[in-house]
Amino acid sequence: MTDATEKTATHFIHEIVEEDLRTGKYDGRVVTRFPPEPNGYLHIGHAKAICLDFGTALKYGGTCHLRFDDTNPEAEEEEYVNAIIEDVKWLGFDWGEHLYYASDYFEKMYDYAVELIKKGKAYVCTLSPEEFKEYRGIPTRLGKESPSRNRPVEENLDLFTRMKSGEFKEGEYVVRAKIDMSSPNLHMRDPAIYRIKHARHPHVGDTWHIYPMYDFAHCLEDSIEHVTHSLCTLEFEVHRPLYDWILDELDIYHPQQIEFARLNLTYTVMSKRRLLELVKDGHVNGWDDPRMPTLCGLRRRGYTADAIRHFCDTIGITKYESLTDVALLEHCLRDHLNKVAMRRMAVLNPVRMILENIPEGEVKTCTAVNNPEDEGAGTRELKFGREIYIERDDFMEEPPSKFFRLAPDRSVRLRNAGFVTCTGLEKDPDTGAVTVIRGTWTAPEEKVKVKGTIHWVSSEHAIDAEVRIYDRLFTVENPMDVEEGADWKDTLNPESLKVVTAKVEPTLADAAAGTPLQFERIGYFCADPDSTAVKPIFNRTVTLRDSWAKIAGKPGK
RNA sequence: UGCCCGAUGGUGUAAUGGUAGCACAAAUGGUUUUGGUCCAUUCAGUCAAGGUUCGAAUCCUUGUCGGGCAACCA
Repeated sequence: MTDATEKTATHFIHEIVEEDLRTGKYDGRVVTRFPPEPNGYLHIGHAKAICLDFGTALKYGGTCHLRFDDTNPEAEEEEYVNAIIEDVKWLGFDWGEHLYYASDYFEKMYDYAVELIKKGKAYVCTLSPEEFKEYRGIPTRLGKESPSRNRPVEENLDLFTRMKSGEFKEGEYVVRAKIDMSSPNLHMRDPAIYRIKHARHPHVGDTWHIYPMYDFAHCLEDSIEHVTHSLCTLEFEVHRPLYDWILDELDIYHPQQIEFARLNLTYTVMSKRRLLELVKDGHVNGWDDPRMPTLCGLRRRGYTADAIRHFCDTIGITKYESLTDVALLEHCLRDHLNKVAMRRMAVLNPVRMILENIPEGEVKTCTAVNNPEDEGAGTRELKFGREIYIERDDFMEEPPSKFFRLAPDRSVRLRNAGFVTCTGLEKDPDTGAVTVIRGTWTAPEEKVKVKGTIHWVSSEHAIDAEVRIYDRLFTVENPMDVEEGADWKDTLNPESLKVVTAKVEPTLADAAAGTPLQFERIGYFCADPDSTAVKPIFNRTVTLRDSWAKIAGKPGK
């Protein structure tokens, strides 16, 4: 554990934790929890919370619980539980024995509600949902008390018991905390704490006909687990008085809730509702579409857990609602990928090149370094012959001044394999497109003076691969910030996915899904889970930084 | 016309009454068998007005702007 007297905090939450450690507020314990509702997939915004929750426990020698906040059976599914477990593991965190379900506490919660009723601090209300809303008032107008508010305790108890046994229809009764209908905080105007739902619960089955509301359940979950610091996002700030009220009235163990700002990323939407809409409307191919900001989507795209954790460390924790540039995430990604990705050669937009001084049938070999950033990654042998493919963009018949690649009568280095000099070209007479580039090959020993290096694959040895070129999903920085009446989906990028058939070096035939690769001079890629040896499929994770694209004024992305 | 929270370069974030720093982005140059990486340099900031103080990003007041709160969702 970190020495409690040594200040190592980098943000206000850790300052609070360190202060609590100093004063012995929780006997030196640090217990946090990550409490997802299993009603959707985790996204990069959750990663920020996960890194904070688990990271805080790790830093201060405490524990972090993974707890499913499954208090609403209508929305929740087993499928999501499994996906969430997989994603948190993948991110690199370990909850040990501490996997919990809020639904396992339903009996205790019920007892606590009974206790509140007995204390005259809760009552069964007969108001319909519409009346409930009407009585609550609005921020600028006081609420008024429910006619049920002074129902005798015995009657409340009887009704609550019968609610539990399933005697009533949904919406017929609700249990409310008795607080203050004139509070300026709407959440304190006798909030509902239990409602009737005749729904089968994915974790506890048909045992219950009543389910606790978030505000009642969450503080109890934290209390039961002896959580010390209950970290959540800013929108729960106005709920904190209620969190405290319930624990105070029950006079039980009292964790402290601390709020921080959620993550917003440029060119991204983050809400579950909107992500669901993208999936349902077919704008993407499922929750794990590589364009999605979901953890499973990012994973399929080729993001590494390491990069995401580093990103979460870099953005910091504050109460200011910021919009983080997705370029920072991409920076963290490239930073990690550069260190670990195996270099390979792939030609995404091939054009044939004939090396006229290499006889037909002759096969040459060369040695290529797998990763210049990691000597341990070794080398590999590559074969080539008279005909190779090069990138169409690497040749220009009439090159501008700063173009360092191949052009008529010019020489360039062939990555790992000597040099070529362009001696001629053939064009399609109808379209004018270059069909064949002719040239001569020079061995690497010759040390030709050139300004550029291009990548290539051998026509005879290369294999075909499907390459999915992903780009950002939206065309504007903040898709949520649209004109009144406009649809945020109008800002979707119609070119967020382009599929091409590429020529790739044969070593790529058996690439394992997800393993980071760099297609040299192009970008980082990884094999898709759908990839097979017969039909390899690669996803573009992110481009390399491309200063030529800037010079040439191309979109580059 | 309610209550709560917030405001530091283009972006994100430090400085907790004592030299406004870091990262990303952008720009320039160097190295280079990836126009990648790496290295160097540059650009650029305390929302406003008062007050307290020898001294204010920091404390106080007022204002401005932004966000949140009116599910029997979480």
